[in-house]
Amino acid sequence: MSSSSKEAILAAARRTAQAHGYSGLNFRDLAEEVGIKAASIYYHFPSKADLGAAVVRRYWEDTAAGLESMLAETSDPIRCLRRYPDVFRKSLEAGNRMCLCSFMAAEYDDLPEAVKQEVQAFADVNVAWLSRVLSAAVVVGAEESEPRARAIFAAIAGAQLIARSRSDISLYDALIDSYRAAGLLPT
Amino acid sequence: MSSSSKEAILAAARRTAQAHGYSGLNFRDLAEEVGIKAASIYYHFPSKADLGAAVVRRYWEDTAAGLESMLAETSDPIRCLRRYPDVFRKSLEAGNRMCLCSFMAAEYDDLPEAVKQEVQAFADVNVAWLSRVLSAAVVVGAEESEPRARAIFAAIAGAQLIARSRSDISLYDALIDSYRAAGLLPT
DNA sequence: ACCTGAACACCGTTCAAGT
DNA sequence: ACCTGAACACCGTTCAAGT
Repeated sequence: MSSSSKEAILAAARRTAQAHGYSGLNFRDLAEEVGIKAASIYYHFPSKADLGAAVVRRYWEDTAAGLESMLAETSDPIRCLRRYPDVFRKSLEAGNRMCLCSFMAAEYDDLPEAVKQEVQAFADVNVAWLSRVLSAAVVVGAEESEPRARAIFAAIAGAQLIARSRSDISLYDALIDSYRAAGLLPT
Repeated sequence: MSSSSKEAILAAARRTAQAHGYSGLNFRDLAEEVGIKAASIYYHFPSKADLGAAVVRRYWEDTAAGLESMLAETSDPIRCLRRYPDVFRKSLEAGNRMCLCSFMAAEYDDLPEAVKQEVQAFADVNVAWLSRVLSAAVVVGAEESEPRARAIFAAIAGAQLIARSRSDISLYDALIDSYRAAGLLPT
């Protein structure tokens, strides 16, 4: 089995970054949560940039796996599109947290290069999945599925951001409903 | 005329916060940009929270004034709705910056109460203006204009966030086009 | 009225050194 | 292999002192 300290650090860092961003990640608090000293984290991750990149990589890997299993459960693409907003809703449910990569999109100027690349990978995973499902559902024409996928991804990220700023999950639900009513998402 | 240092501090703080957020604001760098010492800022603003609240208040006041003058220039509400995304585009044009309040929406957990309130006021200003213009344009039914206003605001904030994370204004334009194609915004 | 030097307490980060 | 003490650089804030 893998190092439990390393896994514990990754999990704690992810939770913290979803609430306070990359800049809000600090080794003292992180270490205390895990039960070691701040300097010990550097044994597992050579720098904050490495930790950040590892956290985001794990994050999009988990997201990709979750999306794949959703598709495996329900082969109906329209059903998958209806359930997609739940992925972002879960972060709000977990202590009004955000998508890690939305927070880091805001922090982009201050992100190490390795972290930036993982943040882009997260977006790519989501857009590729949405694009595939949109094609299968024949919601839009073939060459419109990727632009539409990007629009859905961006709009949902925005809905989560705004709902977070009011600590109001019902606002998130209302925004998703409005997207459906407007025709951005299938009803 | 008003204190030029105070105004210079407000302007510099706004630019910095649009690129690095509230947590990225620091009095030493800010002072250097203005040409005074960090301690001098405290003469004008009793604390960082006060500075932050003043910056955001000024920001939404300027935004509100800009939106009003747009409406005064063009009484055509559809034309106003077409031009609204330009407001957010301008931040990206200015060094890939973000809407101050989108960044602070992400930072919400770490914001002083006074700053939180100003961030909400910014959203309120935008939603109220959009709602008014949507009503005038008869784009949606009367009781749908506020939910739709919120949806447009959230979706555009999301488009800006995603475009920033790629430093790609053309992606922002493409997202707005997709929103129009999907029916979220009038074409 | 407006600004500054110097200091304080604190925190993120690093690294040589421990076992 | 895994962890830590101690140090460094930095930051928000204060305050007595300057003009």
